[in-house]
Amino acid sequence: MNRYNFNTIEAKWQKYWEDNNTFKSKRDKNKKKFYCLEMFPYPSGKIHMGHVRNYTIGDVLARYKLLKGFNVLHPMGWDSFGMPAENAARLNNLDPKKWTEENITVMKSQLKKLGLSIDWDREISTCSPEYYNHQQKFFLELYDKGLVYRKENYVNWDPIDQTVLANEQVIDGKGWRSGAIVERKKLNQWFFNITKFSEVLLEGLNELNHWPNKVKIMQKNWIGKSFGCEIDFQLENCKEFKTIKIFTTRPDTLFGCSFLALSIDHPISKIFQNDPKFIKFREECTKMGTTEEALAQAEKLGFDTKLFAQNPFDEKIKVPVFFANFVLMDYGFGAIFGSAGHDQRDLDFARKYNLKVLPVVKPLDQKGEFIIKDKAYTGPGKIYNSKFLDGLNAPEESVIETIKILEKKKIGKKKINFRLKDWGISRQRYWGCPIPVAYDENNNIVKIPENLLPIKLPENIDLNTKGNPLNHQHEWRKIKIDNKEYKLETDTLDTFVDSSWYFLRFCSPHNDKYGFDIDDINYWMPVDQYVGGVEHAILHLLYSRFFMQALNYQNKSFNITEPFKGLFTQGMVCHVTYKDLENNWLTPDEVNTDDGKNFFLKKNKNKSVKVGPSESMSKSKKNIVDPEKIIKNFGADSVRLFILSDSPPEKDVQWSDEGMEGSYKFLQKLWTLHNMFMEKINSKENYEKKGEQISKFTNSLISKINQNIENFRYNVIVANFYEMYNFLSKALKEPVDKKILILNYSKILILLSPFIPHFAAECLDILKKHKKDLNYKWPEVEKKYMLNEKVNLVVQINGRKREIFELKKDTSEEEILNIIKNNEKLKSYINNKKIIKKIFVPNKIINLIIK
RNA sequence: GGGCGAAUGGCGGAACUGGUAGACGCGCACGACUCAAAAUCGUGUUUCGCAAGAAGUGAGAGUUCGAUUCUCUCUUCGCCCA
Repeated sequence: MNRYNFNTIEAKWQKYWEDNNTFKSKRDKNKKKFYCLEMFPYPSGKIHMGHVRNYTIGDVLARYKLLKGFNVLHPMGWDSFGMPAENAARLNNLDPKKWTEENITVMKSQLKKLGLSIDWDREISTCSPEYYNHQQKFFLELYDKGLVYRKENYVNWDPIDQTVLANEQVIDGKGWRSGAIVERKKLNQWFFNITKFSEVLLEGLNELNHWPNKVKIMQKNWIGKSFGCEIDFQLENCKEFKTIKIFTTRPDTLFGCSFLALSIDHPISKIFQNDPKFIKFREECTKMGTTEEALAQAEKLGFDTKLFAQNPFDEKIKVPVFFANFVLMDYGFGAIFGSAGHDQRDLDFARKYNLKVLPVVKPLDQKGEFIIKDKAYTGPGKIYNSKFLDGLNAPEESVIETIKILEKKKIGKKKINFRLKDWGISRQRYWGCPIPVAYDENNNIVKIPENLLPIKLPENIDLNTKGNPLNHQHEWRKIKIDNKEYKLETDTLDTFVDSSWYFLRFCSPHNDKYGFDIDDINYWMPVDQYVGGVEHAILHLLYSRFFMQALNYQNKSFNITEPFKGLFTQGMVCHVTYKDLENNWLTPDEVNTDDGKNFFLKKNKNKSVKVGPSESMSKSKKNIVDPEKIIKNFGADSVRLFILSDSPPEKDVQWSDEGMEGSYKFLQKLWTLHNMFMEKINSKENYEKKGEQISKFTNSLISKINQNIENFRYNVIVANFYEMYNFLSKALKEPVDKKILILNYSKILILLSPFIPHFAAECLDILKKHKKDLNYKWPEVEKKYMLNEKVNLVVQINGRKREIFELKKDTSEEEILNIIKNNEKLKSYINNKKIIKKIFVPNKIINLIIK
């Protein structure tokens, strides 16, 4: 028996698909579209198993939709700006552009070997001027709409990389790449006004019915809408400032106010700018970074201003005013009041500085005196110790009532606050999209006129300079606008900007006038199914949603606001980790075992190896398996099958060599099965009308796969395929009608083709010789084969399964009771006992309760 | 600390709206083929028990004729936020 030669067959079909433009997509108003998109890769060098999983999941869906008759858009591109290129180039004295382009070439050929149904004519790369040209235009468009601005702002500064870090790039107060302790620095930065859309972005989540709930909750928390109010506190002993405006979500605890806490950047800090103690305090705060996490973990520190403020509800009550390290200038007004009894952080602070703690919310079940020790009470209760607020139900009623009173007394106002901050898009880096503005000698901003766009990055420059290499490109920075000389901006755009609209570009990748064509967008958008890692749950997905809002803003021809209708977040690919006795990480290739229990070095059997837990594949832990090698050894179809088979796609999957080999063997078995089919089909004998059970099986298989494929239950579908093999390898030993055989086999091959496309294409091609009118559409379930005339009926006695009968469908209760009465085994259970209750579910179960 | 989610054999995992728990795969065991091994094929594989049978889906309770599925409490783990 010949073996399945994946090498020649996979190459053959990949060439066929390419030569025939099989996956080229064209706008066609008469066809229903399906836009299937996977998160595009960063061209870091080679593809990894995570890519294989991501793109296989998407490809199954894209191929399935194609077979269902949809006009499928399934593009691929490169998120090709970013730090790694700059770092690699700096290290090896290369040009980032060249490094990136070489990686793209390698990775593209690797992706092609996976047999993905991608329309490569739509390939884009964000680092090409053809792409970022339009991004610069968008930037200016948003600038004109007032959605871009420049301001001085505190940033997370990485002193080693000499760059600004986003909050999520700061891990434990250190730069995610350099590991340097992050500093707080004031810099002029460009911002997108994402907060203008806080409410819209929050509301929009409600429409996203095909997004994982988890992701929606994450975005909701990130936007962080809080309902509260602003309150003015009168200052007592201060000449320069009369009042302090604070934001609070718990105005109802105002009588329990222990102190006011201000951000070190609060305007009042000017009074203390020459106070050495304050300067020292500010330095300490500056060191700890600006992340919320850093703030929460740091010890609560305060600086006593010796100023006092009056409680707005009772001016006789005076509270001290502190600067505190846990208050941020960009939250509310950079000032809060400390409600020590009912907020843990405030309580900790009050205890530390010996401030008065007055509880004002009493738990409902509390009898007698309520004492706060070292735990703040944040639960519901009744307001007390609060004069005219006493008796209100906290927090719902009391918050609303208090705001009403504050508004009436004109000392406060209802206010909604968002946690979301404007998106800082400036990066002090070379390898990014240049920001298309320039400055005159007085630092006034001018936009670059359209005829001078794109502002291209200079090439072949020295990257081994401190800070942003573009700062040293004096010639490049000179630009003449209307015969006047200006200096170009040297900040480049955050790479998240690149990925915030690439899904639009895929719709019109060759439009050189604008980033997209409106008719293309109206046809293809939104993305019907987006597939990617959950690590982009917040930023990339939120920024993309913002970008749609921003482009839509003041625009009447463009009505799609949510870019991704469906979202699927796949799990990671994991592998156990290995270490030698000196704690050096080892790659799986370096390790061997005889019994699966004891591991040792391949090179030296006497050196044993420690096996660690299974973790997400990463270069640093060396627990990686190279897809290229695996494809070479087992073929693309086998890898695709394995990566889908072992776990539900949304969960992490454990890489296992045995599993991989299992999938490879299964493909060989399917080939054997194929040969069995062909032998039968080619044989001279025929058995008219025999083999109806095959039709029944095929139809139930179609039905099962239909139920599973739209919910990404691909691992179950692979199991269904194994069942199919087990069934058919037996069924084919019986006499069958060739017509039935050919028809069913062709359907089965179509079912297989989204998963193992090369194999299925080859087999279909062979089968086609016997059936000229072979239907290449996804098969329909034929109801007549789904009508089961027999069912398994479970007999329970006192709720325990005792017997299963195979019965005609719709057998009546009486008939079944008769059968039970005559069944020896069941009789012995019922003997001498009374049936006090019967539960009968037709075609499923009968349960007899006896006593 | 808050939010979300998960827990099923030796392992990965199935089980539609509450109705046969453990599909399917891996691993393992035994057998066939072979001088032998690999490959392949066959049989078995939740636990206890020779068997009949009993127990059994992280722990404990509840609802129900019946709970992996619904409710409550707890434990452990994961992710996100703090």
